[in-house]
Amino acid sequence: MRNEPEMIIHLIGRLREKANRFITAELERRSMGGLKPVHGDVLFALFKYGNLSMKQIAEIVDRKKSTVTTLVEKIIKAGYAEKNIDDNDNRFFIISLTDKGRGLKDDLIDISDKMIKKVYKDMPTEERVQLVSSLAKLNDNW
Amino acid sequence: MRNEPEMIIHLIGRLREKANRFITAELERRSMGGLKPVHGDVLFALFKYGNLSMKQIAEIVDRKKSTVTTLVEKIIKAGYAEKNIDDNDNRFFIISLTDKGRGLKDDLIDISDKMIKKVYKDMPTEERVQLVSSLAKLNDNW
DNA sequence: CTATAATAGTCCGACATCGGACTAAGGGGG
DNA sequence: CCCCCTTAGTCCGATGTCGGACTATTATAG
Repeated sequence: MRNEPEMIIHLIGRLREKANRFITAELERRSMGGLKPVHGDVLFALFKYGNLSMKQIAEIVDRKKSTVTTLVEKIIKAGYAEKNIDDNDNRFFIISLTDKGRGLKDDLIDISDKMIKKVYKDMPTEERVQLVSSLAKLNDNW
Repeated sequence: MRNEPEMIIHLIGRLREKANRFITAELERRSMGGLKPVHGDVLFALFKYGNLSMKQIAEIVDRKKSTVTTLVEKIIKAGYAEKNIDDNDNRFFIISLTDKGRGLKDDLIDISDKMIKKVYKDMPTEERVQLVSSLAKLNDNW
């Protein structure tokens, strides 16, 4: 019963939940309390791509525009980012990291590394690769 | 980049999101609007195990007690279940399906089947089994 | 048997999330 | 150059979710 293919949605839900709780706890531990995994995703996106518009952030973290409004508001209030109007096109906002925001990078990378260790534990590399490859296929097929 | 083991959390998050949207849409289509996947989980649990206490439901669907209070309230308001005090131990409530609730069973099974077809598409059976087995392992290791 | 601990559940405040309505700005055709 | 469509973003109400405080009931220890 446990390993039947029908269980996949259930398993994915549980894993995602555990990952979420783990990351939330780590953020708490590093006095970034108040921030949730999704805020980490936004910061990660800013590390990776530099300045971004609200819409771009929404696409990258896969949330609705209205959600991103709240999210970015919180990140700004915490002093990790700032928001400026694009001079060329006044419909856009440009979100960018502050120095304080850039200072989080090492912590976030560390959390991510710990997370990976935690989730895979002693699973051999080939199995990891196979697993991710299968998951990627499911995502593409949709 | 896409298939590196580090992507697993990201992939799982996306899959879960897509599954959620699919199920929500199916519930809507069958005029069970207002109900969300998690309500389906509760109903499934009741089909499978019969009567359950609030706490048992919380464990099965992996939500906090306070969340289950709201969830069950909604299901009862929709007429799918009812709530009675356990005569032996007055701390417990016994949640049970109504006739209307039992009538949902075929629909929910149908949605589940469709979901499985949708998520796996043409993935060969061996790969499905391997995938689920690996996911189950990750869940256990946690 | 009474005081304390454990257990089931609710209530409350906070917040992430969504959909949809709305505003503001830009682009294109006549 | 003006009207209309598109696009970026916000606002609002609803709701799922959580943690923690609280109540009520039952179990247990002395």
